[in-house]
Amino acid sequence: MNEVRTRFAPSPTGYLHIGGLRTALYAYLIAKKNNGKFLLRIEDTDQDRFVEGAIEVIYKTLKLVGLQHDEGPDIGGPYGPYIQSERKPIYLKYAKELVERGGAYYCFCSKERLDQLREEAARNNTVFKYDGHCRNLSRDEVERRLQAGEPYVIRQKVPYTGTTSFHDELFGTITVENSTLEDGILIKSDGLPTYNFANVVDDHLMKINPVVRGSEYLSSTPKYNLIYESFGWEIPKYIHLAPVMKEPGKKLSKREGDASFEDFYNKGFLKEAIVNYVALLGWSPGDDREFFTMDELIEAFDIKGLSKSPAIFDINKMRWMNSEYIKKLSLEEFHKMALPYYKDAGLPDNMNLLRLSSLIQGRIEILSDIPDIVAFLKVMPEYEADLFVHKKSKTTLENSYENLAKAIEVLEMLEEWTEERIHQVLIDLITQLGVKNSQLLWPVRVAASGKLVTPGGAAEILGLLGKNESMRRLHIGLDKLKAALNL
RNA sequence: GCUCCCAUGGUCAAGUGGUCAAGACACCGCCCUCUCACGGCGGUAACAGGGGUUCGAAUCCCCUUGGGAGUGCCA
Repeated sequence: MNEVRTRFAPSPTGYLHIGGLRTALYAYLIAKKNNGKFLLRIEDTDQDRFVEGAIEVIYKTLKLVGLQHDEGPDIGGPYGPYIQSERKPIYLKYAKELVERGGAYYCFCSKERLDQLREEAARNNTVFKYDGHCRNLSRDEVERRLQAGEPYVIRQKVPYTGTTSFHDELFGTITVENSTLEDGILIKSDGLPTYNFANVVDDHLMKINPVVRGSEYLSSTPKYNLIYESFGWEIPKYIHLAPVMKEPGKKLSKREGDASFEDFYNKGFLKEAIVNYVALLGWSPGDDREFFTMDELIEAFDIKGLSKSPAIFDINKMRWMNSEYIKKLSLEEFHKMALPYYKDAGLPDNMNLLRLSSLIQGRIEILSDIPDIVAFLKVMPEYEADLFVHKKSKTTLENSYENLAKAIEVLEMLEEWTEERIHQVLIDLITQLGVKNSQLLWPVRVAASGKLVTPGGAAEILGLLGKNESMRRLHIGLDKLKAALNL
């Protein structure tokens, strides 16, 4: 049995899309599940699409999420180079061999001629298909035009009749009529191969098996098999993956800046949560488990659990999963991650931020939720007096005014300004007054925060704010109530 | 248009001829509670439609419909 070797073969066109990450993950899992190798190959045969720095983003991302490759451009390996543009001579050599073997031919058709054909096709409401103009040029003519330095491409010679089949581990056997296939270009006029040729040559030379890739390659796979056959190469196993879709209603677009791993990561999604969520998008372990470490994924992964239909990316569920990961963090770990956000929010340094972290850890889904939820600690929001009125807590403007005034009295006298003492003093007051907890605590919390919803209750907020700021805010609240009551 | 693929709740999905058709997210209700969240409990919600095969179909076959992909000197 041969070694299992899978590859992730992105083109350096920018950020790593979430669908690409999933493809890489599955390829990695398949390799590791079988004690095989996972390699990285850069498919940059389209020089027009090259984006500066894109390869580095790929390295960085794969490393960050723990999909460490065993062979690749940055670490080398026995089958390099691993960047296609550096393999240029290899492809040409094999293309020429393919011509000799009758699986390909030189084509001298100009761009203009092709465009004209395309136009005609459009006018006739049909689809352009290369007409085979150069398919049967004589050897001499080809030689003569090559000598003359005419620009050329090399095209695949697909049989006009018959059928071609291939077997996919997931989709089963798929058969197509050769007449629906086209004589695609293998070597471009710039001498570089197209993907259609490079992937076959590289996968063979790099001993890739199985070939794991998106299902968009399903319909061109017969053409690849024809190439393998012409060379007499062993055909690899195929595992085609159903795509990840954007939710129709909501846009998950590049424009919105939230379709790539990096964007999610920067928004405060934990890398483990992203990987975990993405793993479950199109794959199921067959049982109810839904939280996995990378090692657990390797253990649990089986291509039998792969789905054949497209999966819609649900940011909502990923947020939920992220919140679960946040809750699992130790307070210290979470605090460390939250700190930069506190800084951005401009919270005072002397505030007990560790305590704040413990209050918000269970209340946020992603890290970037933090600024909004803590903003009131820096600047007291504007609010209306009717915020004090809450039916469930049985508070009115009147009793809020009375109770808040009493709370201010006892707090004013409190020297040791700790959360515990504040709480104690307020509870004692409640007992003494014989009111419901909420009737006192509600107005205090509202006055302290100016908000309907806060992380933590009255005592926690007062504790965070410190005595000076607390008393200032409570008095503002009292004044608001006074004004509202026309006192 | 042509070719290929796919089809269980709004979403992710289990299910492989006999189940009251799992579970999760979201949503709703109740409990907890000084608010919200967390947590606990409960609920609404699905086999796209039509034909077959079979004693019996979500599971097998065909058609329709819907969705996806390919049809580039992109990958």
